[in-house]
Amino acid sequence: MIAKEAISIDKAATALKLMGDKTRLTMLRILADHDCCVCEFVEIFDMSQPSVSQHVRKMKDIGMIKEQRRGQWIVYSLNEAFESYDMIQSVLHHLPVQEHHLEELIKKGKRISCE
Amino acid sequence: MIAKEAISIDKAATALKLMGDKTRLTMLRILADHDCCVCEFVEIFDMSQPSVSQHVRKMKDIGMIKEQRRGQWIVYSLNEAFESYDMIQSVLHHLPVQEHHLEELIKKGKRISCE
DNA sequence: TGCTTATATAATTATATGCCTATATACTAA
DNA sequence: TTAGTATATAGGCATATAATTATATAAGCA
Repeated sequence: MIAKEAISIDKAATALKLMGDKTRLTMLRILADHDCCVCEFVEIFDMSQPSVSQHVRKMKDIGMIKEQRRGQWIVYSLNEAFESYDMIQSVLHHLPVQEHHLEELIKKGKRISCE
Repeated sequence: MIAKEAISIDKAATALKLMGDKTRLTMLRILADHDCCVCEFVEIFDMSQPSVSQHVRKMKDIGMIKEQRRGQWIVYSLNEAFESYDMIQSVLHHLPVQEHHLEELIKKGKRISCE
């Protein structure tokens, strides 16, 4: 740790557990670069809307991501105020960018959020 | 990522899932500074020996930690050759040191491994 | 050899997880 | 208000997880 407070093992474990799922980890890696709404994740993961919603909810419940309603859509983004934010970022920086998912989304005309 | 290969989302998720357990995460934080054997973890976590063994086994199975027999004991340590080693290290550096567990162990005369 | 200690494995049980379908809620626009 | 789209929630089911107890394996030593 360089010039930062260590977070508790408990809080870190809670965050890491959520990150230990392939779908959520990919969502987080995408959110590191782009805000997204649920319907975009549904497209990307080819998964039912309730399944996506539940993944998103778990991350929102512990404060890992935050939501912002934009008209009909609810746009999700990483929560920089989350206590484990720095740890999450350092993990995400070890992972490959997921731009192909965004490009695919745009190609299909399904991209919603604008940043 | 600075001058390193990104690891796959899949492999990262597998590692993070194991790290998402409080007991294993604490073990890893300890192993970041000290090699340990199973019987030391049993002391530290006040948990049955088979439970400790199973946690250790899961981490060993994916290559996250490695073992080395030393007489009667099997000493475990972080595996620097593990593909997600750098990611793991950056996570562990966000966590508080666990020296108190080692000190407690020494105080009880239960410290085994010597480094 | 036989006893002790350390560790691993097997079987069981309770709980957690992740997916689905069905349904409810909330906003937009006609 | 009514229809359409986006999202959330509830309930069910199959699988995964983490703990336990009982037992097996392996090394050290008398």
